[in-house]
Amino acid sequence: MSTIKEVCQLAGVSTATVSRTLKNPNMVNVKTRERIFAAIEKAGYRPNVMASSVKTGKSNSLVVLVPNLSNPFFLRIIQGIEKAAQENGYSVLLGDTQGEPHREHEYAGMVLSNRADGLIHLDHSFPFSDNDALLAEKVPMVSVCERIVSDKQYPVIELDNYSACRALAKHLTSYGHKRFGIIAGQNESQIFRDRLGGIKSVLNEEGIDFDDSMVVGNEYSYESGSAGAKALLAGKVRPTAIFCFNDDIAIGAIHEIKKHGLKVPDDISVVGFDNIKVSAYMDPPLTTIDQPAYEMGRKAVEVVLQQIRKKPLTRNREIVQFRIIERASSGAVSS
Amino acid sequence: MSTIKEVCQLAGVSTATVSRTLKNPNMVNVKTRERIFAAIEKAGYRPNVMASSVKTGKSNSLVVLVPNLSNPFFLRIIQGIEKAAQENGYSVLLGDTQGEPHREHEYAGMVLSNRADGLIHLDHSFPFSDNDALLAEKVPMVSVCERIVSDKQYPVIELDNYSACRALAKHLTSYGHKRFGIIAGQNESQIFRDRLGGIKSVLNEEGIDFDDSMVVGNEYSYESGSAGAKALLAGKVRPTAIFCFNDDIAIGAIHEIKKHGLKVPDDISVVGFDNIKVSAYMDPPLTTIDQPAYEMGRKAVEVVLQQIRKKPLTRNREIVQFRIIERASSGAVSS
DNA sequence: CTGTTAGCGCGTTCAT
DNA sequence: ATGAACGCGCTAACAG
Repeated sequence: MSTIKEVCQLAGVSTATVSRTLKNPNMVNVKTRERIFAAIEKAGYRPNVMASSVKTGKSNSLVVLVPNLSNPFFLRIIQGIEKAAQENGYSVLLGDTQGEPHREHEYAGMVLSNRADGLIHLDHSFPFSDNDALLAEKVPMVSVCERIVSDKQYPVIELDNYSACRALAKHLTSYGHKRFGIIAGQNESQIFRDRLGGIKSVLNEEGIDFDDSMVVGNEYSYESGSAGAKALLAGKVRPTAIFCFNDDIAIGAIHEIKKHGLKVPDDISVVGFDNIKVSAYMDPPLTTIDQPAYEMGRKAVEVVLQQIRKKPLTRNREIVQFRIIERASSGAVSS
Repeated sequence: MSTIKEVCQLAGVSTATVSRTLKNPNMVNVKTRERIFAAIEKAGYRPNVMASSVKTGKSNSLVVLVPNLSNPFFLRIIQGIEKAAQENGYSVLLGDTQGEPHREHEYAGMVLSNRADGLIHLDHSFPFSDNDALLAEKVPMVSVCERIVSDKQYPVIELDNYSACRALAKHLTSYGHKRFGIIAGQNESQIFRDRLGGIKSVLNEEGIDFDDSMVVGNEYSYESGSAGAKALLAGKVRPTAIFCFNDDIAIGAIHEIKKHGLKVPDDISVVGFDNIKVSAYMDPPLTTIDQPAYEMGRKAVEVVLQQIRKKPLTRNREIVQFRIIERASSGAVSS
């Protein structure tokens, strides 16, 4: 509430000196510096960041767009983002898009209106509108988890979903499974295509038939997992193993399978994806793919900041390492 | 990137008129208004919010301070906050304090430096430092879930934790339980005192002894739930029912209890708190207290905005309704 | 090392 | 109904 001028008065210096004291303390005489700090203290002065932003053109904040705040996996990413941002003097603006394009549009606009300097997308599931595509040309941004397929290549931090699903599929075929079901979260995204492709490639190698009617689900949620399992159990051929495209889905699926009086993994093996924390506490604990969510968040910040600072991007696509976590929700197929 | 001046040029008007067109469209002639909108479109003009903030002194954003982003309950609150904020033209700055006072301090400073207009605390667990107490005098703020006991009374949105725990305790005593354990999340907070008080009041009425050595745990986490259960099971008298002060703790506790070869609820009943979504999908599903997290978030925004807008607060303490959710993790004591 | 000056982009009186 | 002019609080030249 007190301004830089009051500090000037108290210290008997000009605004420039006060400003310098705050930004490059070593550019100013120790003696006066002390005096200024004292004055700042006394006045209870806090620089008005808005005012400085007008000058510098930097807001020192980043928007993060997330389609679904209830997903613990995204949250872990956000923790990484928040931490890295804070370490770099940036604050993070939360944009819960709920998957609605118009909310996404609004939040993206924050960068244009100077409220934020950059944009981090989590799992962007729909293509940009023409308007936004133009926007994306000049706005520092990065996408986490989902590469956006379009003319311009946005930088992206992601997993090798194809390989991860191959690992999962090999794990299951090695247990003797031959009849599979899949509960997906979206069926339009690149993630979906990569993962499905990975699974199919293994089944192909093993000479196992797979019918696309065994792919169900269109939302990353417990409910969708539950509904998906129900649908799969109602089919003519019951799968002995189900791929769930995230852990929430797997949790819902297992819940449903148990309701049908079946046992996991004895009757049906279930595998998830993401390795959210609770998956280790489920009964049975979930076999899943670990994604280094926290690190992905940190990397995302690194990449946007690089763009903001006009440093050349070393690479446009960063692949992070997955680990397959074998727990008790998957096992040998019962004979 | 284009400024208001370019719009002026294109439309052949002054900056004042453009500014007015954006804020009070009806103050300006329909004809010129159209021309200006066209110019805005053409120039791709977006007002610089920083610049306007300098003038108005309002940033149109709120900071939310959260001690632990991994807690789904907090997330649900944040969803409510985000939505309400957005509806009111505010954006939300995320402050993950990790329970560290200095990070809290930093984020609180955002209000002083005009980066935010108000502050929402989630489950503030430590008292303000003297510096911050002074701060709190003049900053619009509200606390959710935890009332801060200090000289000044901050507005707070909270549950009647005392009554909620009475309901839980009555539920369990009605099942015949007499030996209880408690796994708490903190033991210094007002929440802790309220909840413990509620439980004890019921036990007292029922003539049941309760030893404080049966209170364990100091963190709202799976691990702490697991460790707490372990400790309780190792005691001389094994409890037949355990109160967990949130659902994460309960999940950890049940996991541990099962590892010991015991059954929930046959051997031990477990109740949680918060009713996070996954609790319905656990095996067994959790008996718990539902807190209307989303609504709490919305109310919090209402309250801060009221302060920001200098409207008198109707009341300083808002109590929201809880519901006891009886599921399968609690049952009759085995004889 | 420090002060003077000139804006940053916008909102807001005053006039007209 | 519109324009000219000033200033919000601060930073960044440029002098000295």
